[in-house]
Amino acid sequence: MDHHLFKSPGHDHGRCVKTAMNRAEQVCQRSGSRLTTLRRRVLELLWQNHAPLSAYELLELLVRDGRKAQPPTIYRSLEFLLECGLIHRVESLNAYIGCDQPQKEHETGFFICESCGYVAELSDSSINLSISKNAELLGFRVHKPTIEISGLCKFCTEDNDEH
Amino acid sequence: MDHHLFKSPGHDHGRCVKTAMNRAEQVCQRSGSRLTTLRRRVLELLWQNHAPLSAYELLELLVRDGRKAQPPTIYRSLEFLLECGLIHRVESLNAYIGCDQPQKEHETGFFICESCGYVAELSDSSINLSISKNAELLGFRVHKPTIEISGLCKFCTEDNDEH
DNA sequence: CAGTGTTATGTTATAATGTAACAATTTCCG
DNA sequence: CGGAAATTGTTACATTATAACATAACACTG
Ligand SMILES: [Zn+2]
Ligand SMILES: [Zn+2]
Ligand SMILES: [Zn+2]
Ligand SMILES: [Zn+2]
Repeated sequence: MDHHLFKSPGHDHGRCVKTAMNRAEQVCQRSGSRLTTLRRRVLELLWQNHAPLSAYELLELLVRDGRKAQPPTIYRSLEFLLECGLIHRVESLNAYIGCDQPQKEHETGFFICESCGYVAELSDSSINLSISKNAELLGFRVHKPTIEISGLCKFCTEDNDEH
Repeated sequence: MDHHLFKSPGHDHGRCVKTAMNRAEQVCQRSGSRLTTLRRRVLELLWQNHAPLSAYELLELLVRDGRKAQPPTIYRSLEFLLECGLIHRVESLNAYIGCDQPQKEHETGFFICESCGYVAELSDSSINLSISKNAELLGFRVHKPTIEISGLCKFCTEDNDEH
């Protein structure tokens, strides 16, 4: 169960992390928010993992860097990154993951593989349209939709079927 | 902000709780699972509230009953009720709520009012269809969809608009 | 460049949510 | 009744998150 898509031959992960960090710099520059060393590092750790990490896993990684970090340190960084739209929180995992497209406002959903941990972010899909329609029928004003579909990704499904 | 729908004139809440408990008895009888005094009480507390309650809020209510309850007590009851389909867990609130239609298997979604706490359960809607379609495109096998839309319910929206 | 207000981070303590492990009790069934 | 299985009690602990206050870094003015 170690075939994270981002480790697959088709995925240049070094480049993937770099472009994510570049995007982040741009996003912060435009909005005038400060991507400090700490915040940049937290985001980088998330992208290096390219899968959800919990606050305390991130904390552990910061400590390995040699930094004297306590829970508030990491939670504050995560709060900042969330506000900038650079990361998302995965409610059903109490974990955090880098966002694909922080440039544009978007409602997002996740397909989460229970076997390998891979997460596919899906935005502006027909799902959001369905939600809007259902909300309208109820007279409900949507603020933040949380859509997290857990199951098995393509590769893990194939593995299971073979055995 | 105290106009929970279940407190509104149109809603006979006493009856609502009773029918929910009756349904629960039936569901358990058919499946051969045991709705003990404790489990029945937990479910009843959830229905009396008719809105999400956290595990520790329920625990507090059990203690007020005079029961010597510790965390495992409540978590085990919740686990049982979840397995029976009598309640749902609301991931984005770390809370639990009684299920409308425990008779039939269903994938569910919630519209959660941030102002008054009311939760509308929505099942078998077009949302689930959209999810299936998107999943199919990804080759993803859905196990458990989590759909939790937070925002403002009809009544709270109207309140806001008036002021 | 010093002075000053603002923002960010460090530090300590504690709250809120959830489980593991084992003991005592109750229920079920022959 | 008597033993097996399920349920609940009890203690201890793990994980996730925040409050409150101290210090440090930064940004801007004059
Ligand atoms: Zn990558
Ligand atoms: Zn997978
Ligand atoms: Zn009711
Ligand atoms: Zn409302």
